[in-house]
Amino acid sequence: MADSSAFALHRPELLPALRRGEEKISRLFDRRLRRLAAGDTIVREEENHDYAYRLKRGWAGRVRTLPDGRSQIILVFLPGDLFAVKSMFVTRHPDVVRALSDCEIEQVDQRVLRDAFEQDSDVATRCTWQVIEEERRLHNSVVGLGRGAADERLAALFLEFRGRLVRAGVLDEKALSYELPMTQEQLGDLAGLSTVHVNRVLRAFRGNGLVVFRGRTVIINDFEALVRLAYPLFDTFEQSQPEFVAGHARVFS
Amino acid sequence: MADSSAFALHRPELLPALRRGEEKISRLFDRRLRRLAAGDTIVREEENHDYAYRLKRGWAGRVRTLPDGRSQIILVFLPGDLFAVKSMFVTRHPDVVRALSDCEIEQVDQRVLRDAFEQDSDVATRCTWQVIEEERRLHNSVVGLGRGAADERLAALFLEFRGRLVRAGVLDEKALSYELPMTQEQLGDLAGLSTVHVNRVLRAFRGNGLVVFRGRTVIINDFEALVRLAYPLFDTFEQSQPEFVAGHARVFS
DNA sequence: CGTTTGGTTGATGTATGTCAATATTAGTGG
DNA sequence: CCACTAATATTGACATACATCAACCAAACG
Repeated sequence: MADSSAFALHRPELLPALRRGEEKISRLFDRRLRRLAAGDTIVREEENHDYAYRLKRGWAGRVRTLPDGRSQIILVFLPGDLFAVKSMFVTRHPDVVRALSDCEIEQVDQRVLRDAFEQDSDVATRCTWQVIEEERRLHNSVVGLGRGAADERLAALFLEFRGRLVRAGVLDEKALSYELPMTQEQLGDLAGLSTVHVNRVLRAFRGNGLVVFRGRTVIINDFEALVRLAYPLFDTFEQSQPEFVAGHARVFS
Repeated sequence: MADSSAFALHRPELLPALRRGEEKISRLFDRRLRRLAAGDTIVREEENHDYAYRLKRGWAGRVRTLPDGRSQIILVFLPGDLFAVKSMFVTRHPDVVRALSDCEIEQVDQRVLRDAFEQDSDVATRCTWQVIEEERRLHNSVVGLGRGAADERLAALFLEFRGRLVRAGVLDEKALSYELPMTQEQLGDLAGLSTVHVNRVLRAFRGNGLVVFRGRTVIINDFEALVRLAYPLFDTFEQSQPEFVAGHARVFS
């Protein structure tokens, strides 16, 4: 997951620096792996943000809960992702990082990482790359949430996850099925939808033979059609397969 | 705009490095200011992303247009903001940066900035800070678009702009009125709403004596009530005034 | 095995979108 | 400075995607 494919689709001249940075950062992490159960909180709101993390195994997400109970998953982290790099710059956040599945993480003291960032431009490059990568995904989220329809957003999510898992080296290039350790409620919190509506869209997906999501497993039955549906929200960068077809097809009539 | 207040609310120990970084970056920019008229495109989709920019005067925004015409403003840039820092890492984007008002920008060749980033950790810090700052704002957008109601989103926007202008040194700390050089359509593209609905919410704001937005001028009549309305989407970091009241009040009944 | 958690479905409500017409303002060329 | 035009704002009538409420089911789980 530290190999080139993870850094794909960015300025190729950065590859060596990114690889060196990854390598160097690896040595900074605390020995011990922290093991977390699904639902555990990794970084709290109240506490000072003193560590950065790397996800070794499993899924995690940055979640904000509004005072009246509404909740939004802002970002999902997959294996290989560095997260809370921001702790080098900001002490407190209005949101929480939570384990979506059982997972393993390693952590670095923010000050240690910061020293390395200052003294070694490879480390700085690797860290900044991660933030920029997140930002790119956030751009896509904003567009999806702001202008996408429910089915488009969910279709785009299924494709995004697949693409990222492939690039993280967790999934085979050709795989059309993968584990997505989230409930429909969490999917709703990510896509800005109610649980009920997520359920209905998924039913439609099932009926149309697009995707089946059942028991945490995604099975993409009609890749092309899924891509066509997600098309407006489609970010080529996010995908591993550029075999991409034009034309439209909405799920609800 | 390069002073401490612009870098406020982050790790205070970074302040010296940030200031030095700002200073050093300033020397890298091309002599000539580019002057742009409202609506002009600063960075295209098709072209290679070879420069980073700093906004000296005016407003700009990152805009994505979907193949079927839907359009979303992803980020708004205000004076002092560095933008397209990503050009150091990514060559192409699916979106465009466009001048929202007449504005003046300076530019640096991406390679020049990148060399400085590698050789001087202050520059790296300043660049990464900017990206992280953007990311923080994107988190707020995602929450707002995913879970906020139309009136809450617009209220939060009016407050966000005010806070940022104050920190950018463009606006007085106490000011309750400012120029917002966007049409209602653009506000809709930013808040994920139709023009018509933006108009209706603004009418309600006017009726309730909350805010008046007319002829590109925002006049905040009832600051406290506006804050109360935006409360759920409220990011303390974004605000200059922490005199913040709890309790709710929706605009539509 | 009861209890919890997550999923499924129907009935109904509502926030917001779409369409269409008109008013207003700003911009432009003569 | 005026007349014309295009852009923006405003409003009403109507449509709809999605939320909410409520019930029930199925699987997981201690």
